[in-house]
Amino acid sequence: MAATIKDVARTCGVHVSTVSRTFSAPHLVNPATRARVLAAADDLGYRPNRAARALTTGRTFNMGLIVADIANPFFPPLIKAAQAQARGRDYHVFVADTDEDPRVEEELIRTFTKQVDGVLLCSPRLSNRMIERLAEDVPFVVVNRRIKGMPAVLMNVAQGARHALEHLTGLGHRRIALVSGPIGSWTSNEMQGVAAETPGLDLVFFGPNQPKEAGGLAVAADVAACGASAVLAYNDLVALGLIEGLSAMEIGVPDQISVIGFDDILPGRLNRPKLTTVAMPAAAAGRMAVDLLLQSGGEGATVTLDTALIVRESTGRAQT
Amino acid sequence: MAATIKDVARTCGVHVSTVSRTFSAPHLVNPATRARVLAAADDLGYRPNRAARALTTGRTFNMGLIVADIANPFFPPLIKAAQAQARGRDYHVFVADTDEDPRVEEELIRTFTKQVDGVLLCSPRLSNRMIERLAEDVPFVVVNRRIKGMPAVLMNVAQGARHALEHLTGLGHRRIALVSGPIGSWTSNEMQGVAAETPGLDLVFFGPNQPKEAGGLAVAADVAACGASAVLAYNDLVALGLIEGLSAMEIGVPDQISVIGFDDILPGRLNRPKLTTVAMPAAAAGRMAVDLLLQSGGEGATVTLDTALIVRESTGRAQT
DNA sequence: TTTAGTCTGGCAACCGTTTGCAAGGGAGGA
DNA sequence: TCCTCCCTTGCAAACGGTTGCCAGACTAAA
Repeated sequence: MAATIKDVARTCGVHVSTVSRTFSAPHLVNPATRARVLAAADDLGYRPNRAARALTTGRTFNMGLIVADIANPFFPPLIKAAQAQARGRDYHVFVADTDEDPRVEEELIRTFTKQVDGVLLCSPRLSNRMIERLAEDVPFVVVNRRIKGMPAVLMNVAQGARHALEHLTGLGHRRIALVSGPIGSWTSNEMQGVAAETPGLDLVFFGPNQPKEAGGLAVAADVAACGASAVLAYNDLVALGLIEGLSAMEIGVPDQISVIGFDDILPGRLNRPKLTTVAMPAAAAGRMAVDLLLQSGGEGATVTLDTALIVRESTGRAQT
Repeated sequence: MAATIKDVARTCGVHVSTVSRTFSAPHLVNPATRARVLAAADDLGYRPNRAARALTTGRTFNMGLIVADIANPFFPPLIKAAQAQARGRDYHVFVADTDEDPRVEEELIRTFTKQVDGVLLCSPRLSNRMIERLAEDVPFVVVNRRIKGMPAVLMNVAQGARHALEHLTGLGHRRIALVSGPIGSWTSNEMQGVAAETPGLDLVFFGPNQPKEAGGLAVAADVAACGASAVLAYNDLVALGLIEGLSAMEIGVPDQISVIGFDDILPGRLNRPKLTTVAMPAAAAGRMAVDLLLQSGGEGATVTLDTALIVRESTGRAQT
């Protein structure tokens, strides 16, 4: 059994409160005593039990981070950045994956409650209502979703979408397919909003779709059939799946159809053709989210991060 | 403030122990009383505080899962499988990333101690000695490492390496470069061991290397210069980096050099040329690790999972 | 009616820490 | 020499639960 505070106290003939203070308020204990306690603690391999400590202090120095799909390469940079940032603040980040299932997401949040000081919700699949309810039990910071009065870090998807569309129209495309993501995704809505209000476009919508390759693969045939000469895909994974499906049908990208994704993930760079995409500031978002959570006496601060269009090889001039 | 067990007790005029039993030993409380308690609890939105519960019971129903690099596509399937398996056992998995830093790894384990019932250590970077010491405080299951008396799930890297080498020799390769991973990596050792005892090979070793693209990119020049006609790389990421570096030097894969990786990650399949690789049973490993942890009254059970060579496009006949 | 056994629920100790309060001792000022 | 004040430490309650033990109320058997 691991040594407890009592063992240390007994070993050096001192009260537990003194041991406690040695760790959490060293200035309140005599240097000589402190040294003895430290020695004994080290000797016994004592480590304060963080769970027990949390019980009285109400702080765990942990935070939870929930993503829909860890396998999506978009998330790891965000996660790593969040972890690094938290580490610098003496916090630890525990990650969990919901497998795109809102029920699992709720379950996980409930589990996190009281074991962490707050939760970073990345691209949640839960309804706003539900999130608001759960927020009564544990502080949230939401990434890629706007919820009234809740701290959020947003990525400027609208801006990115606008640039992407300009790029496409500049290449002569008019009939453009929009391949969206899961139902209720904020990102999807932003994209569609921008596209809808851009004049002179002939839009075709496809969705909802799974936000991974399978989703892109599944709509490839429909996209090919709809006569669009360019596609704006929900994310890079979908774009990649789409390209794969297209090339299986002997449809060349970008020769016959141009494709743009969102995120700028590694496989997109490795792919042939290299994917044109709207880069999302994932790492910065991870860092910001941590900071927002830590400051979040400050209620519903909202931070919006810029995106950038990266033109590579999957877009080209429209066939005439 | 969230409702506590006391609030529920007070609300329905019953002792806290009765409320407690309503949840943790329902058969000990009268159905009528139970119903009242449940109603009150539901009404107040009461959820037992898992941390507090753990304090007395010693069980958290959480487990930790530590990986060196979440951004390595090898891990997500393992993580997801572990989470799914755990969920089926009423457990939750918290993931953390060490950023390949042994000190962070130790720190994370210490943080997990007492907040989880056990930790899954995937491809740890810590020394065996250290792991054994830490194991006094929290149960471990180690993935891809063999430590005396500690439950482990291993992947049959030796078998995979053997098949890979046979494939290569069958194509006429004799001078083969071994690009290993980080220092002390069990997988690297296995690979090297097998290669060393295979007769008729002319081996060149490169290592240690970072276990990601950067690592492969960095040795590309040396590999090219060493005159090997084929390469066995630590993992797919390294292999991909290597191929990238090689093609930057106008060296064709597989025309001039054949490359084999390990893991079978998605980007390898998307790459041109598609990567020949030794597929690792990541998902099965995740499931097994969870099961081992849960059973681990059973001490140091070791499970070994099979691997399989998948021949794609990055290997070819040796130039004559 | 007495006796033994079964249900049910209260009591209180405990898990490992923190923290407000108070007491004892020593130092410095008057 | 006496009074303050500060420093150090102990005491005990609290955090939110769980659980062994005990007692009262019934039930059923004798």
